[in-house]
Amino acid sequence: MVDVAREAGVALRTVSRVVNQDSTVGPELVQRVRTAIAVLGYRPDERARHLRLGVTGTLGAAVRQLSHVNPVLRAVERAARAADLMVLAASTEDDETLERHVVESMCRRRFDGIVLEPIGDDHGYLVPELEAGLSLVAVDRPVLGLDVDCVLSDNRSGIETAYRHLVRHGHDRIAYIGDDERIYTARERAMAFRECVAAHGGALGTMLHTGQVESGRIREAVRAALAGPAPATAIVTGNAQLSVEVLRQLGTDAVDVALIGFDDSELATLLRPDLTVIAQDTDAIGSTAIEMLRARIADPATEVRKVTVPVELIVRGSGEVPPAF
Amino acid sequence: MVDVAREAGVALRTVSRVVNQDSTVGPELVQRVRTAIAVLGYRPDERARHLRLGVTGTLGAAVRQLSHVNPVLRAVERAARAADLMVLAASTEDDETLERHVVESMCRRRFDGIVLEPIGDDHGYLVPELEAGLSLVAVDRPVLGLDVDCVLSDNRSGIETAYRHLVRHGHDRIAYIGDDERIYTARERAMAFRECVAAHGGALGTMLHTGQVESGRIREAVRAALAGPAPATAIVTGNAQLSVEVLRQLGTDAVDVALIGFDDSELATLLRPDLTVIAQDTDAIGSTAIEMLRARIADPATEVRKVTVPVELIVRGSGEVPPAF
DNA sequence: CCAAGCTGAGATAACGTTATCTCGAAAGGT
DNA sequence: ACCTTTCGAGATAACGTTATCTCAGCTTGG
Repeated sequence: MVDVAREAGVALRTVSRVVNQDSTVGPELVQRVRTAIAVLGYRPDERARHLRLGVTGTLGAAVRQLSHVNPVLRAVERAARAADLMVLAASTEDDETLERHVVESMCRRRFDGIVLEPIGDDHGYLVPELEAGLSLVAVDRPVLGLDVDCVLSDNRSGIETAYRHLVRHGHDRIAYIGDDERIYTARERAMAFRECVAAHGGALGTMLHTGQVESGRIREAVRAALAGPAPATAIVTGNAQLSVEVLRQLGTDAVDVALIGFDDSELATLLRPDLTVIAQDTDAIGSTAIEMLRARIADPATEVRKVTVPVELIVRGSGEVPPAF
Repeated sequence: MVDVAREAGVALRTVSRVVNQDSTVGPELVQRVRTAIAVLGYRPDERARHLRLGVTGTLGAAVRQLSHVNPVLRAVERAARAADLMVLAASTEDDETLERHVVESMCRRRFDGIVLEPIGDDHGYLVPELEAGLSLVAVDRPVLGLDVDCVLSDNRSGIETAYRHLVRHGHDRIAYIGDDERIYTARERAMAFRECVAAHGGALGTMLHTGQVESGRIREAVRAALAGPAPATAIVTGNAQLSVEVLRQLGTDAVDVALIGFDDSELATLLRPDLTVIAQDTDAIGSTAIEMLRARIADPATEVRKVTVPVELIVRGSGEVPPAF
């Protein structure tokens, strides 16, 4: 910049004015500075700019896996772009250590705010950051033990809706195959399922299977649910990946068992019959997250909000299969 | 930092030394500084650090869609992490204007290097950045018209392999359904297919369909390929999304037509028969990209390299269906 | 004709780091 | 006892911006 000023024969400050389109610079000087910039190939340095300004115009997104389907992240990017904020994202790989590493990096880079899909139960490392003024919003899962803005799906009512839907279609023995209950959403959904069974006066028996998503385990779970004298006539799956795995295990039996999957996905309409799902409102989650983050950045004293976004049952056929006796 | 120095009763430089674990600080002072840091809640500011240091230890990744399956991006993150570099990613949404916006933002932020999935044919905006010392590596597609490092899959031999495989299984009338040929990879694959047909002395006729991925178009393409007096007995699809769409359109006929898809995907083994695919070596692409980027950052004068990574035929059943006459 | 206001542009001081240089004191060798 | 080395720690000057203050040169109104 100092070179540009010398080349154009103006003061440093004037170059800055031209770069920032300040109107108080005469047209002749603007031209001189412009050509000097072109001649010298000057590129402004945002690091210095952000340092001086205090803000970076950047939001961080720390998500499980960048390279996985994540409609919430897409909505977050869109909403941020509409607000003229840049989103820079990194993966946490569902690893607590890596999450901490990523979030702390973003803090040290003084991102204006962070959208986080939190992992695990211990987020103590966030306390000093929050005290130092970090604006943070958790999506999909809450930050346990800390009073932090968050946007969640209504997992429980999703499960209840699915359960009621199956009951209404005549099912009585409904199984649930879910993810590891150490994960918040998996825990919520499994608990909701237990309550549904209890409310209908049923016994769980072999009707609930949770744990890591792994082919062998899913195979056993499906087999257990469908075996015995009182086999399940319907299955609810805990997330999109599990729907796929369960379908894989069901094979050609898929048409005889009613199935409702948690999470909509592209392949829901690939199968016969098409998959009935509990769909999350990912656009609402993403845009709400950005809206809340912006509010907190604008005024760090804003009251903490915990928003629950409704889910929707999408009827496509697999959930309307009648019970086979 | 200056407050920490005052609190601890030491010089500014000494705080810096403690933060950077410089060994030339006495244990007593280290302790004093540590407690001062804790008391004041001091958080180091990477913006200033990077400004002073010159480098940022950060790579940018500008990809089509963060929130889509992208195994190359995952490999890029892994490889960068192994080299102690942080990757921050943003979506270009397959939009040239947005790509430019994203890349220029990363340049102004002085990222040490950028991994780019380039869009379109005009990357003139990159010229001044490259002259100013930007380290860039293109993945999946080349930067047309510019001499820039890139890592590509061997699209042509992938198509050739698929074609030969089908011929070897007795197929004679093989159709290709591909993506919009304005996209580099789609163009390469379609051209390779045309050459395969020519080399086998066949006529294209209704055997090649390219264009945007859209259900109606795919339906027409599938119908056209399978209609007439000499219908196709085998189909090659141009990418994973097209494999899904084509399968959706084939419906229950899927078992009668041989099918080889470009790109492996999770659902390849969900179907009956499992999908035979041309798989890209995404791990190799990602780690090679990082390796090349690191080499260029270390020495900007490194000769430009264009690497082509082999693809692999994975036989699963759908590509071995014999022709139906 | 002069004080007051406006306008365009320069000088200077931050923003929060780290590299370089300097210096005093302690330690070691002849 | 004196010179040299080593070591710990401070002062100062960058890195590349922008905000604030200043000032010269015009208008403009009474």
